Amino acid sequence: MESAGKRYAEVIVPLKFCGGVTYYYIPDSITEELTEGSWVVVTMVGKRYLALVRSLDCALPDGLPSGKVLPIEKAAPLKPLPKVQLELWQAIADYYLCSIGEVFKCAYPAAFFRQSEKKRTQKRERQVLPAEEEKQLSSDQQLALEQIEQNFGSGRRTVLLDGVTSSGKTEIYIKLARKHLDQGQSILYLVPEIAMSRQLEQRLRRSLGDRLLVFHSKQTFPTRKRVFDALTGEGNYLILGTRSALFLPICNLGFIIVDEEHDSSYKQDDPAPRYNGRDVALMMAARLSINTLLGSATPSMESLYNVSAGKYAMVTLRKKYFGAGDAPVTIIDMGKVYAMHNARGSFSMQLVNMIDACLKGGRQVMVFRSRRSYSSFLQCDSCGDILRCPQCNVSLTYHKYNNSVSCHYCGYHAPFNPVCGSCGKGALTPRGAGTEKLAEELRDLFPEARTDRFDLETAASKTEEKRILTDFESGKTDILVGTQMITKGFDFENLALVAVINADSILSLQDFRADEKGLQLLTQLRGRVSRREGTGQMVIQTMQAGHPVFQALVCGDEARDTLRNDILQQRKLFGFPPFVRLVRITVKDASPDRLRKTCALLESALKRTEVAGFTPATAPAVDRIAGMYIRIVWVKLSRSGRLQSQKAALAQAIGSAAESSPSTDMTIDVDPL
DNA sequence: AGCACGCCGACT
DNA sequence: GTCGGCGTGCTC
Repeated sequence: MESAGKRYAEVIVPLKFCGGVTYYYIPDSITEELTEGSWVVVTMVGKRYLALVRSLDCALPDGLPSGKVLPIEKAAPLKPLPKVQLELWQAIADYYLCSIGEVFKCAYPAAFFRQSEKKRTQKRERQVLPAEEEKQLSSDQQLALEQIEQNFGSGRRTVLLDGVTSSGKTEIYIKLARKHLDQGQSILYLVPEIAMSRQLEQRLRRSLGDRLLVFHSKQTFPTRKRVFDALTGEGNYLILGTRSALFLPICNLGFIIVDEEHDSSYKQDDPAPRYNGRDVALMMAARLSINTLLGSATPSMESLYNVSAGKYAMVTLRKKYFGAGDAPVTIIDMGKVYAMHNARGSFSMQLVNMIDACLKGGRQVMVFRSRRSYSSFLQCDSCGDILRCPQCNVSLTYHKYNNSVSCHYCGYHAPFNPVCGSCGKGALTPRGAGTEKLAEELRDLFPEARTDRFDLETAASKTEEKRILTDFESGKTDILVGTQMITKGFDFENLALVAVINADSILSLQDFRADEKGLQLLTQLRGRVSRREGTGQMVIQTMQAGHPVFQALVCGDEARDTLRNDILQQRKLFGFPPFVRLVRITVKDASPDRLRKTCALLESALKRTEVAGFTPATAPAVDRIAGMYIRIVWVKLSRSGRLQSQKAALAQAIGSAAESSPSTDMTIDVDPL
């Protein structure tokens, strides 16, 4: 009887059901309180969810009888989400081929709003750390700042700041941010991983005091909620955060900084939305017609392409702030070294001597290896069999410190049994030195030096992680061996030498981006050395001494620019990003038979769509993880075509294949890294 | 995504 | 004869 007069609301819930979009009717009692973007409490199968009103007074979709529609329980006492956020979420869902419900869940996980158990004891007054005099910019920095502002002033909305490590990009960011703050606007300052750069936080705190808000996914939910609350009040802030900060309800955003724009941590791998924080920042900026500054010492090919295509302006900062040049790089040809028996274990004598000289001079050394553990595989000395993970198609690694074997993919681990399980005769021998082995070798080579190790294993606990870093910072440790974790954002003044062991493994990735990533990694590593003293150096041990990536490091800016161009030309020639758009479809199933069938189904569905091309389902390098068999289908979308219609067609094809094989797991990754 | 319902194998 | 495995179906 009353259904004729009912008003319905389209509501976004953090569920996969119906793509997260459902319908409720609006009880008369709260009809005044609701607008688009209002937070509401709704019930779904007896469970209550905090949800968002996307639109009011909408018609119910076909197939949803009004009798099934429940009421919105109540309006939640939160300020409505800015309209631009809802639009951005939809744009993310469209671009990354996921549902808006998934975006919502990612932006505001259920725990975000859960009331914390204990009331916080009296809000601690933050000590405001007197506002520090801002540093005087060097003439190079001043020039870069002027160029950036000139570009923004002339309507160029995105500027790529290509500035070498420790050239002082941060001061430029602060100057620009300060200007917007003074105009009453907020600034979003994105970094790939905040946990790594407490130094940056301290610096910004000194200069901005309580106008700085920090937001990242390693904070507790109550802490994040306080940032959320601050933003719904009056006032404007600089928000320093990781990609998830893009979803905050910032109402007067005036400028976005994306630092280390090339960094792969901007990309969310799993779960959906598999978005790139840098690219979403640009989507956001476009929507708000505000400027974005992308900063990096090693810009991504995508950004360099956008510069050459005239979409971005580029400003370069080639001089280091303290005047030091880039640390010189020495390439050691390990082929020759081994031929001349001129090595001690994993280290060439040349490197041993260099390390020795450093230590004698009271300086510190960092040794990089892209693989943790003691040995990357165990091989039988009788039958040659390699010990494999029972659940994955990978070899097991050996860890000497606890005499165990483990799988780095599924987490399987077991005590080490040195007898070969295959022939029962031979002994399993550790092969392929990882960080643990390197640390052991270094302790033997330099018994009087203190050697420590920094990787996922040793830094498992937060306290251990901190201890290792403080010890190295304070000089308690002389040599630090580590994985990728040592490449980021640390500033060790006494570090004089960075050595890369088995650099080949960095470039042998099965990835068309291997050279780009390798150059980035090595450049970042080089930036760790002696930022002030100007006496540091880098050593690369490799079997491919002539490789263009290593040569580019040795030969300086011009060689590096040539390499960048060469990489771009190759990408163009072979049809890789940034010249085409890639979509990766990952298909997983516990049954290889069912997997094959689903892949065939997917391929025939793709054949019927208008995408530029796709590869047949192929096995990735590791084609079985945790008992699940894996296949990959690569789809190429042409840049010229109407991207959105190509994607819609693609989504439909994938959706139909997924629907007819519900027990197969299928994930879509747009612009994978 | 959850959660309930429901139909076949290993235990008391 | 019961407990529990997870396949299938439903939620506005």
